Amino acid sequence: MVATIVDVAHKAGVSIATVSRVIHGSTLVHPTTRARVEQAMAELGYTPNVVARGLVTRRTQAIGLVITSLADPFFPPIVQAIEETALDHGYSVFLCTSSNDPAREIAVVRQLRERRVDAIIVAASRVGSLYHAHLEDIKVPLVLINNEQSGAYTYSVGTDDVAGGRLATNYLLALGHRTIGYIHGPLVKQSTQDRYRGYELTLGERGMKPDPRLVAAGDGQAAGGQKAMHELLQRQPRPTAVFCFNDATAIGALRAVRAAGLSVPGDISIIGYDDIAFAAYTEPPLTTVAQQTHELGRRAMCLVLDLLAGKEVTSITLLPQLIERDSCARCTHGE
Amino acid sequence: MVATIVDVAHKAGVSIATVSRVIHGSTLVHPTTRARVEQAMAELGYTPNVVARGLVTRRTQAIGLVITSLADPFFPPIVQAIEETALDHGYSVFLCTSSNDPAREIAVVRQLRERRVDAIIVAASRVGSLYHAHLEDIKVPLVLINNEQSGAYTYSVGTDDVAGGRLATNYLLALGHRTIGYIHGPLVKQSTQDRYRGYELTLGERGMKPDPRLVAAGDGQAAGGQKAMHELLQRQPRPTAVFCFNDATAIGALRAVRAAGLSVPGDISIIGYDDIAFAAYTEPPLTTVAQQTHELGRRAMCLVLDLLAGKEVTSITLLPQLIERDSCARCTHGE
DNA sequence: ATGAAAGCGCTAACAC
DNA sequence: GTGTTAGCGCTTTCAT
Repeated sequence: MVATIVDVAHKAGVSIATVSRVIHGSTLVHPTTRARVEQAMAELGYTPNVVARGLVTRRTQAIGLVITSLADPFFPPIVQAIEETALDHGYSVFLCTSSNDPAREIAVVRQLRERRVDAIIVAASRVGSLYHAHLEDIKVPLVLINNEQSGAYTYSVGTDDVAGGRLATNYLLALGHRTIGYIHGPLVKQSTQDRYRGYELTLGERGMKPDPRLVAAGDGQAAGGQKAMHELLQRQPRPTAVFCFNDATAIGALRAVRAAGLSVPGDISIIGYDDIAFAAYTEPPLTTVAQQTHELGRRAMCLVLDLLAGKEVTSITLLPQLIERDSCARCTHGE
Repeated sequence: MVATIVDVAHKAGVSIATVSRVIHGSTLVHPTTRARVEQAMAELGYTPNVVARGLVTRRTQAIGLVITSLADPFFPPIVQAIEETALDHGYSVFLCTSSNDPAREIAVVRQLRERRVDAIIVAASRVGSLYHAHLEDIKVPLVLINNEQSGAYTYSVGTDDVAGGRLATNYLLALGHRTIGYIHGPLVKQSTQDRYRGYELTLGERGMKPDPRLVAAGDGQAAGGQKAMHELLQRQPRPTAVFCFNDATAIGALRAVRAAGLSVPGDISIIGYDDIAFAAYTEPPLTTVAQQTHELGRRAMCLVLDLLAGKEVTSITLLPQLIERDSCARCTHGE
């Protein structure tokens, strides 16, 4: 049997209230008594039961973190950052994956409600609103990552994807490219629309506009990127550079270009988005628009902490950054 | 304020015991009463408080999962599988990352103790024993993944790495290679020793033995693999094939070969280990020894479930499997 | 500086 | 079938 506060109190010859006080470092306890209690705790190998504590304080010191899937390389750094920050502040995190499966999403929400988590962070862009609706009555703070839903109890931290789209497009433009394609991610995602919007806006500033023949549909994964690039390669005009929704898409695109016997960046430049861990190891290493993933997670958790501390907080937007590697080169085709 | 069992009882005009019975689907409650209670729960938006429940049942229905880091692509699939299996059985998982930092490891153990998790799964190969020692007095089942520590309260599930080493070596041998190198992972890991052992044993069966000049030290990451391969390339004899501790190492090796102006698999064959998600997308796609990562996680969680159900269980060893892609070819150098 | 006592929301005997 | 009641381990007034 695990030792309880009563055991400690008994052994130290004090009341449980006193033990509780030393646990919390209260100053109004005699040094001698404190020492006695601490020794008793040590001898008993006592560890406070935070479950019991949570029952009375109505704070579980735990948060729920729901993501779509850890298989998407974009999430691990975020999860890691959240966990680190949480641990540093005495919070634990329940990890939940929804797999974009409605049944699981429901199960996850129920689970988190039952556990009375102090807050929830959702990094599964599809439906932050679902969580919001299901959690409204329980009034737990909800922080969304890369999914701007607004409303009471909802805050978010995300990347400025329009700026990201601009960054990529401007870079390609500066390299002399004028026939620039875009491969979309899942169209339901706000992020692919925003990145496209940045591309469109930047082109517009040069008096150009997206050519539908240069835009293809991907799925946010390598397979979709490969297929989309394959299509783009047979279109007229053929793009000299392609901006991909994300790195996975770019990796697929890289493969399609190779399959066509063409080279990157010799024949065609490719730029990705996210800067996942593997981006530095593709062939050629992928030039990409980096999201500050670790920071995204850290800030989300900090937001939660502030919210829980009753502070005023506002949603946060982080700026993406261009990472130059070797998949883009100056355009050599005459204009 | 969130509704409690008392509110429901009050609203339905029954005692809390009856409400508790319908929550648990007890049969000895009148259909009419049940309906009334269920309606009250629905109207109140009532959700049982599992924290309170855990206090009395002494089962939190939560487990702790500790891994070194999510940055290592080997872990995500395992974590995902554990989470899925846990959710399916009504368990929640606290994710903890240790980052191989002793201070954090201590913090993690303390946190898990305080939370009174029902069991702990450790997938951070370095020191399962640490957890064991720190958790001994609390008597919580400990399941290790890919780390064979034995002793009371300790069970494990892992991959037969000696078999994996054999698989890789036999494959290379069958391709006609006779000058086969090995790039180690962190030497403190049992897994790199085991994989090497499989390599050694298989060579031995052909009357051969590892040539120290063909063995280099890596660090389990791309950087180390690149450096190691770079060294190997200038050794005499130069290997015609190299077995790498893991895929990350192989990816680095791939890069070193390219940097030397050589080709894979034309000049040198490379085989990895793990079959991480990215292995299919390297250039060329990586031939590798796959670990059943998802299964590793699922089985670990099942072991926990069985343990908690009081069943007899034994440790589990899974067999690796060869995944042929394009980084290995028949040896063309005369013997 | 310390103790007594009232819960937190729930389960599980035990009565009826 | 349903209700009463005694805790689970802890925090937190309120006394002293």
